[in-house]
Amino acid sequence: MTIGELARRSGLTQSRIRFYESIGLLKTVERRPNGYRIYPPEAVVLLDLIATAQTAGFSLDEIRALLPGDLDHWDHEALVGALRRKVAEIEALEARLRQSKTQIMALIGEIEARPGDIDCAANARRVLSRMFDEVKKNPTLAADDVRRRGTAGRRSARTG
Amino acid sequence: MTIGELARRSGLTQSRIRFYESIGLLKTVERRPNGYRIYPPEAVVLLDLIATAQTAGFSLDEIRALLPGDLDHWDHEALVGALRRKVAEIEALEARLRQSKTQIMALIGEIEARPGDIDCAANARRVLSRMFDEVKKNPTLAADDVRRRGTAGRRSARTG
DNA sequence: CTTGACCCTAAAGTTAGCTTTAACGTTAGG
DNA sequence: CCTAACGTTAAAGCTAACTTTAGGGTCAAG
Repeated sequence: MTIGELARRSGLTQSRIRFYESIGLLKTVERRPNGYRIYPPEAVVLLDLIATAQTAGFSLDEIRALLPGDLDHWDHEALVGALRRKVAEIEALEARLRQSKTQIMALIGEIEARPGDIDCAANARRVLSRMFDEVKKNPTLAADDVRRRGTAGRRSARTG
Repeated sequence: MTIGELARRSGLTQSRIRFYESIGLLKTVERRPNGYRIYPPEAVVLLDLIATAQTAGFSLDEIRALLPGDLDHWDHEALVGALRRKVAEIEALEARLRQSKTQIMALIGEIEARPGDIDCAANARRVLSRMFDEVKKNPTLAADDVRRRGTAGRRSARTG
């Protein structure tokens, strides 16, 4: 099948498929005499697999390291090891998110539990000082993870 | 104080402080006749605050939108609203991570629960097909979040 | 008067994972 | 023969949050 058809069937863009080939994630495919790429049906499975692995949190580098040349011959050891490490990573991230959440909620509490009068400046200082106290007890927070990600991933565009 | 001293006291690099000024996150500060920036002591608090907010998952754009011109005069409404939205974001991310984790663990189970004989190819196909079944029931996974983040953030370098 | 520690700016580089652009060849249909 | 829809490439652009580089001024000590 052509790259356009593969794109349609896999849900990935053509540019993305070519990009994967360019970084060596996909091996170079056969060409028709005119230069057009021709893909075997298994390519759909492979692309689905890659997309799925990404969804599970694997980088393209990690995926490349785990993908066997032949889809039927996996390195079970390496694969299961990588999966376990990924679970551990996710758990670490979960812990950090719990921390962040707890602290933000505590901060909301601080702000809302201000004295009845509107002593804004004093309240600000009080809240700030408590914030730093809390955070400095716990310098190993999430950060980069909560940020950046517009709720929808980049997995959306489809060229024709 | 000079930018070098501010850097030392806040734990941020000089380049980062200048960068924050360049994007309008910090307002332009006073200069000595020779062009050197001079910062008031409160600058340390402000930078700590920014770093803390980042740690909690706020982007620089979000922080800029929330920071009052005067540290003593916050827009409580906007601030609490943003904090609540951030908590919601974190919870959404937590849900997706739980999903990913569950699926990876299921996958590990699939791989390890293969028939006693070493029918590798058949097992591969079986595992792959189950994977796609699971994932396609649930197309709204994490992904971009688990990935990219080398366990330690970029918050580490210190220039002199 | 030189050395070293400090400061300045503008611009380019980094990372990941793509997309977009530009410029061009191919193919099927009317 | 023209047009629309496909395919090709290399290279540049995008995002966020910085860092690095290049080139140059300032300042205190010895």
